[in-house]
Amino acid sequence: MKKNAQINSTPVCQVRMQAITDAMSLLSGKWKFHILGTLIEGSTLGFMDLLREVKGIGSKMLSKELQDLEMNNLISRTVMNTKPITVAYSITEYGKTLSPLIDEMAKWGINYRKSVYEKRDK
Amino acid sequence: MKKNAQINSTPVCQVRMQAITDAMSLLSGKWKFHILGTLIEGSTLGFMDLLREVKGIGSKMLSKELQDLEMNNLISRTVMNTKPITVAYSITEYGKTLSPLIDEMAKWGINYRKSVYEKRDK
DNA sequence: GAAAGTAGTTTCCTTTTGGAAACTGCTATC
DNA sequence: GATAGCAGTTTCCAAAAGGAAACTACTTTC
Repeated sequence: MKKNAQINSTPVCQVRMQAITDAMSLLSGKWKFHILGTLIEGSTLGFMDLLREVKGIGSKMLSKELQDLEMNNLISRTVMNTKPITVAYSITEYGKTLSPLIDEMAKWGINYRKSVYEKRDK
Repeated sequence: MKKNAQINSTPVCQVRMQAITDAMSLLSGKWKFHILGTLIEGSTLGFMDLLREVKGIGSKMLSKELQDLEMNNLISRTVMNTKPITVAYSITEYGKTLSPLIDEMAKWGINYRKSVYEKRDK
Protein backbone atom coordinates (compact mmCIF):
# COMPACT_ATOMS: atom_id res chain seq x y z
CA MET A 1 0.00 0.00 0.00
CA LYS A 2 1.46 3.28 -1.06
CA LYS A 3 1.23 6.00 1.50
CA ASN A 4 0.22 9.56 0.86
CA ALA A 5 0.46 12.74 2.87
CA GLN A 6 -2.18 12.80 5.59
CA ILE A 7 -1.82 16.05 7.46
CA ASN A 8 -0.82 18.66 4.96
CA SER A 9 -3.17 17.39 2.31
CA THR A 10 -6.15 18.80 4.18
CA PRO A 11 -7.35 22.09 2.73
CA VAL A 12 -6.84 23.95 6.00
CA CYS A 13 -3.20 22.94 6.16
CA GLN A 14 -2.58 23.72 2.53
CA VAL A 15 -3.86 27.25 2.98
CA ARG A 16 -1.70 27.61 6.08
CA MET A 17 1.40 26.35 4.33
CA GLN A 18 0.81 28.62 1.37
CA ALA A 19 0.36 31.56 3.73
CA ILE A 20 3.66 30.84 5.44
CA THR A 21 5.39 30.58 2.06
CA ASP A 22 3.86 33.91 1.03
CA ALA A 23 4.91 35.68 4.20
CA MET A 24 8.41 34.28 4.02
CA SER A 25 8.89 35.30 0.42
CA LEU A 26 8.18 38.93 1.30
CA LEU A 27 10.24 38.91 4.47
CA SER A 28 13.16 36.68 3.51
CA GLY A 29 16.74 37.77 3.78
CA LYS A 30 18.98 39.06 6.46
CA TRP A 31 17.71 42.64 6.70
CA LYS A 32 13.98 43.06 6.10
CA PHE A 33 12.87 42.61 9.70
CA HIS A 34 15.54 45.01 10.86
CA ILE A 35 14.58 47.69 8.36
CA LEU A 36 10.88 47.31 9.09
CA GLY A 37 11.48 47.29 12.82
CA THR A 38 13.53 50.45 12.56
CA LEU A 39 10.92 52.25 10.49
CA ILE A 40 8.16 51.20 12.87
CA GLU A 41 10.12 52.71 15.76
CA GLY A 42 11.47 55.71 13.95
CA SER A 43 8.68 57.21 11.86
CA THR A 44 10.48 58.74 8.88
CA LEU A 45 14.10 58.23 7.96
CA GLY A 46 16.40 59.02 5.06
CA PHE A 47 18.64 56.60 3.25
CA MET A 48 21.72 57.62 5.22
CA ASP A 49 19.76 57.46 8.47
CA LEU A 50 18.83 53.87 7.74
CA LEU A 51 22.40 53.08 6.76
CA ARG A 52 23.43 54.24 10.22
CA GLU A 53 20.55 52.67 12.10
CA VAL A 54 20.65 49.22 10.56
CA LYS A 55 23.97 48.11 11.89
CA GLY A 56 26.14 46.28 9.42
CA ILE A 57 24.13 46.77 6.27
CA GLY A 58 25.83 48.14 3.16
CA SER A 59 24.37 50.62 0.71
CA LYS A 60 23.81 48.04 -1.99
CA MET A 61 21.75 45.75 0.21
CA LEU A 62 19.86 48.62 1.78
CA SER A 63 18.94 49.97 -1.63
CA LYS A 64 17.79 46.58 -2.86
CA GLU A 65 15.80 45.72 0.26
CA LEU A 66 14.09 49.11 0.30
CA GLN A 67 12.99 48.55 -3.30
CA ASP A 68 11.60 45.14 -2.43
CA LEU A 69 9.70 46.47 0.56
CA GLU A 70 8.34 49.41 -1.39
CA MET A 71 7.18 47.14 -4.21
CA ASN A 72 5.17 45.16 -1.71
CA ASN A 73 3.66 48.29 -0.24
CA LEU A 74 5.19 47.76 3.18
CA ILE A 75 7.12 51.02 3.15
CA SER A 76 6.81 54.26 1.22
CA ARG A 77 9.49 56.32 -0.45
CA THR A 78 8.99 60.02 -0.94
CA VAL A 79 11.47 62.35 -2.59
CA MET A 80 11.36 65.59 -0.65
CA ASN A 81 11.58 68.93 -2.32
CA THR A 82 14.62 70.05 -0.36
CA LYS A 83 18.09 71.13 -1.30
CA PRO A 84 20.02 68.91 -1.31
CA ILE A 85 17.27 66.45 -2.08
CA THR A 86 16.42 64.00 0.67
CA VAL A 87 14.28 60.92 0.55
CA ALA A 88 11.81 60.03 3.27
CA TYR A 89 11.26 56.37 3.94
CA SER A 90 8.48 55.38 6.25
CA ILE A 91 6.31 52.43 7.12
CA THR A 92 2.91 52.24 5.42
CA GLU A 93 -0.36 51.47 7.17
CA TYR A 94 -0.13 48.04 5.63
CA GLY A 95 3.43 47.63 6.80
CA LYS A 96 2.23 48.31 10.33
CA THR A 97 0.15 45.14 10.21
CA LEU A 98 3.47 43.31 10.53
CA SER A 99 3.96 44.68 14.04
CA PRO A 100 2.42 41.68 15.82
CA LEU A 101 4.58 39.30 13.81
CA ILE A 102 7.75 41.27 14.46
CA ASP A 103 6.86 41.59 18.14
CA GLU A 104 6.21 37.86 18.39
CA MET A 105 9.55 37.15 16.74
CA ALA A 106 11.36 39.53 19.11
CA LYS A 107 9.56 38.07 22.12
CA TRP A 108 10.51 34.54 21.18
CA GLY A 109 14.09 35.56 20.52
CA ILE A 110 14.39 37.23 23.92
CA ASN A 111 13.06 34.14 25.68
CA TYR A 112 15.33 31.94 23.61
CA ARG A 113 18.35 33.89 24.77
CA LYS A 114 17.16 33.64 28.37
CA SER A 115 16.74 29.88 28.09
CA VAL A 116 20.23 29.48 26.70
CA TYR A 117 21.71 31.42 29.61
CA GLU A 118 19.68 29.49 32.15
CA LYS A 119 20.86 26.21 30.75
CA ARG A 120 24.45 27.41 30.77
CA ASP A 121 24.22 28.54 34.41
CA LYS A 122 22.74 25.28 35.71
CA MET B 1 28.59 67.36 12.58
CA LYS B 2 28.82 63.66 12.16
CA LYS B 3 25.58 61.83 12.79
CA ASN B 4 25.18 58.63 14.72
CA ALA B 5 22.40 56.12 14.98
CA GLN B 6 19.60 57.42 17.17
CA ILE B 7 16.94 54.76 17.38
CA ASN B 8 18.71 51.47 17.33
CA SER B 9 21.45 52.62 19.66
CA THR B 10 19.07 52.53 22.62
CA PRO B 11 19.50 49.41 24.76
CA VAL B 12 15.89 48.36 24.29
CA CYS B 13 16.24 48.36 20.52
CA GLN B 14 19.55 46.59 20.60
CA VAL B 15 18.08 43.76 22.62
CA ARG B 16 15.14 43.59 20.24
CA MET B 17 17.37 43.51 17.17
CA GLN B 18 19.55 40.84 18.69
CA ALA B 19 16.47 38.80 19.51
CA ILE B 20 15.23 38.98 15.94
CA THR B 21 18.66 37.95 14.67
CA ASP B 22 18.66 35.00 17.08
CA ALA B 23 15.21 33.83 16.07
CA MET B 24 15.97 34.15 12.39
CA SER B 25 19.19 32.20 12.65
CA LEU B 26 17.30 29.23 14.12
CA LEU B 27 14.41 29.47 11.70
CA SER B 28 16.14 30.51 8.50
CA GLY B 29 15.78 28.64 5.27
CA LYS B 30 12.99 27.49 3.08
CA TRP B 31 11.72 24.57 5.13
CA LYS B 32 11.94 25.01 8.90
CA PHE B 33 8.54 26.60 9.41
CA HIS B 34 6.93 23.93 7.26
CA ILE B 35 8.56 21.10 9.16
CA LEU B 36 7.75 22.60 12.54
CA GLY B 37 4.21 23.37 11.47
CA THR B 38 3.72 19.82 10.30
CA LEU B 39 5.07 18.33 13.51
CA ILE B 40 2.90 20.64 15.62
CA GLU B 41 -0.15 19.40 13.72
CA GLY B 42 0.84 15.81 13.41
CA SER B 43 2.30 14.65 16.70
CA THR B 44 4.85 11.99 15.73
CA LEU B 45 6.09 11.27 12.25
CA GLY B 46 8.82 9.22 10.61
CA PHE B 47 11.35 10.43 8.09
CA MET B 48 9.37 9.15 5.15
CA ASP B 49 6.16 10.60 6.58
CA LEU B 50 7.76 14.02 6.67
CA LEU B 51 9.13 13.57 3.17
CA ARG B 52 5.55 13.02 2.03
CA GLU B 53 3.99 15.75 4.14
CA VAL B 54 6.40 18.55 3.41
CA LYS B 55 5.62 19.05 -0.22
CA GLY B 56 8.64 19.55 -2.44
CA ILE B 57 11.39 18.88 0.04
CA GLY B 58 14.11 16.38 -0.87
CA SER B 59 15.71 13.87 1.44
CA LYS B 60 18.96 15.80 1.68
CA MET B 61 17.34 19.01 2.82
CA LEU B 62 14.95 17.21 5.15
CA SER B 63 17.80 15.37 6.81
CA LYS B 64 19.82 18.55 7.25
CA GLU B 65 16.93 20.63 8.55
CA LEU B 66 15.90 17.93 11.02
CA GLN B 67 19.43 17.86 12.40
CA ASP B 68 19.43 21.64 12.80
CA LEU B 69 16.08 21.63 14.56
CA GLU B 70 17.08 18.78 16.83
CA MET B 71 20.31 20.52 17.77
CA ASN B 72 18.32 23.52 18.90
CA ASN B 73 15.98 21.36 20.93
CA LEU B 74 12.94 22.28 18.88
CA ILE B 75 12.22 18.71 17.82
CA SER B 76 13.19 15.30 19.17
CA ARG B 77 14.42 12.26 17.31
CA THR B 78 13.86 8.81 18.75
CA VAL B 79 14.97 5.59 17.14
CA MET B 80 12.24 3.05 17.76
CA ASN B 81 12.93 -0.54 18.57
CA THR B 82 10.95 -1.88 15.63
CA LYS B 83 11.78 -4.02 12.63
CA PRO B 84 12.50 -2.44 10.26
CA ILE B 85 13.73 0.36 12.44
CA THR B 86 11.70 3.52 12.35
CA VAL B 87 12.52 6.95 13.69
CA ALA B 88 9.99 9.07 15.50
CA TYR B 89 10.28 12.80 15.03
CA SER B 90 8.16 15.03 17.19
CA ILE B 91 7.96 18.58 18.43
CA THR B 92 9.44 19.26 21.87
CA GLU B 93 7.75 21.27 24.59
CA TYR B 94 10.17 24.03 23.76
CA GLY B 95 9.38 23.75 20.08
CA LYS B 96 5.73 24.28 20.94
CA THR B 97 6.57 27.76 22.18
CA LEU B 98 6.97 28.66 18.50
CA SER B 99 3.25 28.11 17.91
CA PRO B 100 2.24 31.76 18.44
CA LEU B 101 4.94 32.90 16.03
CA ILE B 102 4.00 30.38 13.38
CA ASP B 103 0.32 31.22 13.84
CA GLU B 104 1.04 34.92 13.52
CA MET B 105 3.01 34.27 10.35
CA ALA B 106 0.22 32.16 8.86
CA LYS B 107 -2.39 34.72 9.86
CA TRP B 108 -0.48 37.52 8.22
CA GLY B 109 0.11 35.45 5.10
CA ILE B 110 -3.58 34.65 4.78
CA ASN B 111 -4.53 38.31 5.07
CA TYR B 112 -1.81 39.25 2.62
CA ARG B 113 -3.24 36.92 0.03
CA LYS B 114 -6.70 38.32 0.65
CA SER B 115 -5.46 41.87 0.18
CA VAL B 116 -3.77 40.96 -3.10
CA TYR B 117 -6.99 39.45 -4.45
CA GLU B 118 -9.04 42.43 -3.32
CA LYS B 119 -6.71 44.85 -5.07
CA ARG B 120 -6.81 42.77 -8.22
CA ASP B 121 -10.62 42.69 -8.22
CA LYS B 122 -11.06 46.43 -7.77
C1' DG C 1 15.34 -13.81 -4.87
C1' DA C 2 13.04 -9.59 -6.50
C1' DA C 3 10.50 -5.61 -4.96
C1' DA C 4 9.40 -2.26 -1.80
C1' DG C 5 9.77 0.14 2.48
C1' DT C 6 12.65 1.97 6.35
C1' DA C 7 16.31 6.17 7.04
C1' DG C 8 19.20 8.48 5.52
C1' DT C 9 24.22 10.09 2.86
C1' DT C 10 27.01 11.52 -1.03
C1' DT C 11 28.07 13.82 -5.20
C1' DC C 12 27.66 17.25 -8.41
C1' DC C 13 25.65 21.16 -9.93
C1' DT C 14 23.08 25.82 -10.23
C1' DT C 15 21.10 29.67 -8.10
C1' DT C 16 20.74 32.95 -4.64
C1' DT C 17 22.50 35.85 -1.31
C1' DG C 18 25.44 38.99 0.57
C1' DG C 19 29.47 42.14 1.02
C1' DA C 20 33.49 45.46 -0.03
C1' DA C 21 35.00 49.03 -2.67
C1' DA C 22 34.77 52.24 -6.03
C1' DC C 23 32.04 55.33 -8.55
C1' DT C 24 28.22 58.94 -10.04
C1' DG C 25 26.05 63.26 -9.57
C1' DC C 26 24.17 66.71 -7.08
C1' DT C 27 24.46 70.63 -3.35
C1' DA C 28 25.87 73.26 0.47
C1' DT C 29 29.40 74.88 3.35
C1' DC C 30 34.08 76.32 4.76
C1' DG D 1 37.77 75.21 -5.11
C1' DA D 2 38.17 71.52 -1.68
C1' DT D 3 35.44 68.90 1.49
C1' DA D 4 31.52 66.71 3.12
C1' DG D 5 26.82 65.14 2.97
C1' DC D 6 22.82 63.09 0.37
C1' DA D 7 21.15 59.01 -2.38
C1' DG D 8 22.12 55.73 -4.47
C1' DT D 9 24.48 52.28 -8.58
C1' DT D 10 28.00 49.27 -10.45
C1' DT D 11 31.39 45.80 -10.45
C1' DC D 12 33.47 41.97 -8.87
C1' DC D 13 33.71 38.26 -5.93
C1' DA D 14 32.90 34.54 -2.14
C1' DA D 15 29.90 31.88 0.46
C1' DA D 16 25.62 29.77 1.40
C1' DA D 17 21.53 27.56 0.07
C1' DG D 18 19.12 24.38 -2.40
C1' DG D 19 17.98 20.49 -5.61
C1' DA D 20 18.27 16.01 -8.57
C1' DA D 21 19.91 11.66 -8.76
C1' DA D 22 22.33 7.92 -7.33
C1' DC D 23 23.78 5.15 -3.63
C1' DT D 24 24.15 2.56 1.17
C1' DA D 25 22.31 -0.69 4.29
C1' DC D 26 18.94 -3.23 6.44
C1' DT D 27 14.27 -5.86 6.58
C1' DT D 28 10.01 -7.66 5.33
C1' DT D 29 6.80 -9.35 2.13
C1' DC D 30 5.36 -11.49 -2.21
